Amino acid sequence: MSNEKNFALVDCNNFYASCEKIFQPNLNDKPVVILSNNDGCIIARSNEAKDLKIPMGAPYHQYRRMMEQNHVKAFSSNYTLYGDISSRVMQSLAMMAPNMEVYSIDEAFLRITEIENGDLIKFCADVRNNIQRWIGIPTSIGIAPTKTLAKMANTIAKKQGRKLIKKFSDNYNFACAKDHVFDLRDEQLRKKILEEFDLKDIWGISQASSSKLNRIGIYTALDLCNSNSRQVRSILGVVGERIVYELRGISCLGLQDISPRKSIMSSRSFGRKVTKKEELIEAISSYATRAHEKLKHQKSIAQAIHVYIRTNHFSINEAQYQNGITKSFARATDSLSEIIKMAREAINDIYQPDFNYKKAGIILLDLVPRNQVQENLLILDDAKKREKIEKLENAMSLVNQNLGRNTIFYAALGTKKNWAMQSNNRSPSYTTNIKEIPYVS
DNA sequence: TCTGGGGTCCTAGGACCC
DNA sequence: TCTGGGGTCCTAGGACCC
Repeated sequence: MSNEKNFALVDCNNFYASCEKIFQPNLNDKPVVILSNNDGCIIARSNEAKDLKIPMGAPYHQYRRMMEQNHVKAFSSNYTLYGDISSRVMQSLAMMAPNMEVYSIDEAFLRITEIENGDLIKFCADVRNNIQRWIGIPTSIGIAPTKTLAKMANTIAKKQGRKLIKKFSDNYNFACAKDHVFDLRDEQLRKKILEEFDLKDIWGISQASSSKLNRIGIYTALDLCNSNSRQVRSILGVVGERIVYELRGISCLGLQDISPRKSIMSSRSFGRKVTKKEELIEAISSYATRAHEKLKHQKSIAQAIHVYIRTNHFSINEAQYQNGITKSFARATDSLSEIIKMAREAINDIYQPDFNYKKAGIILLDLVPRNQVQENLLILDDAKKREKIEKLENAMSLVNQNLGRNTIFYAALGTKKNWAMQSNNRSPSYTTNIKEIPYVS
């Protein structure tokens, strides 16, 4: 057995669709899609929906009729549900492989050795079975010596890669594959896989970068692996150079510590066009409240905000305008009233009348842990006033935690919310008791 | 009628300093 | 007529990801 460290990438299959199916088992073999906010785009598809050739990211309205004819069930996105299922999956993974990194809502890298975990393919098959049995979410797992190769192994482990698995595992005397688990540790096998693997399907290589590489005669993952890394660096920068090494099996990307976010964003498209400044201020105050919630949750304070507004760039016949502004706080803050006040000023700065606005957003920037900030930054001239506000806002979040989001809120948010987005097909929050408000997620 | 939202990292270039 | 050069820090924007 080898003591060599390897990566396993665990990826939940069709995650959002799989979450909805847990609670509606009658949909198990049925096509299901999940829609973006405003029920605008298709952002997740079950295998059956993929078989119907419904593309990722497609506008819902273009496929609506086709989907009705094929009895495709469409859900509005329900991030409260997906977030909760995700944390259950991650906690279960952490029990089985403590050395892990949560990479996204539906993916995690595990660091594993044969010494600790025995036969790695069997270990991963067990992980997969457990997640399926405990939570009801199907996963695929790729094993390799680097993150980039583990991503690749994972791509193959998914259903779409079945052809590749068959092709190589059939006439290759190597036990590299079990159901939805694929092992890319063997170098000989790797060469064959890399030869077949498209550049743009490599983690970190977009279509644009892929085209640039084509121009210097690099077409497959194997070409890139064998290329001159300095030359790749001159085209794609250090990021590209790292990928070359990772493809060769030399690990450049380690597990990332779980660190608090460095920025927090909240933005939405409006359910209808918005022209009045007051409505924009209402909307941005509401988004600020949401962003602030996340800020408090990770116990950080923000040093600056960025606020932007824009018209609908798909409406080619309408006058277009977009603008954004970054504003710094005199001192870092986690006070909602200060954030809302600054956001309101930002809208005042960039608002232009006579445009139909479609979207607005706020980003809290340069976040630092609250406890790392020196006392004198928090307690200054108006310490009393700040303390009062803090008490008030702590009371507000307590009320909202217990009685549901937005039970109590600053008047700046408004109560009419004409701008609120549409969300007509949302499933209930089966696993959490947060009162659902359609425009926040 | 209807086209998502939330992140990270890297780089180039400007400002400033000695 | 000559008009440095190197270093650091910061920021906006690009690229990429899920």
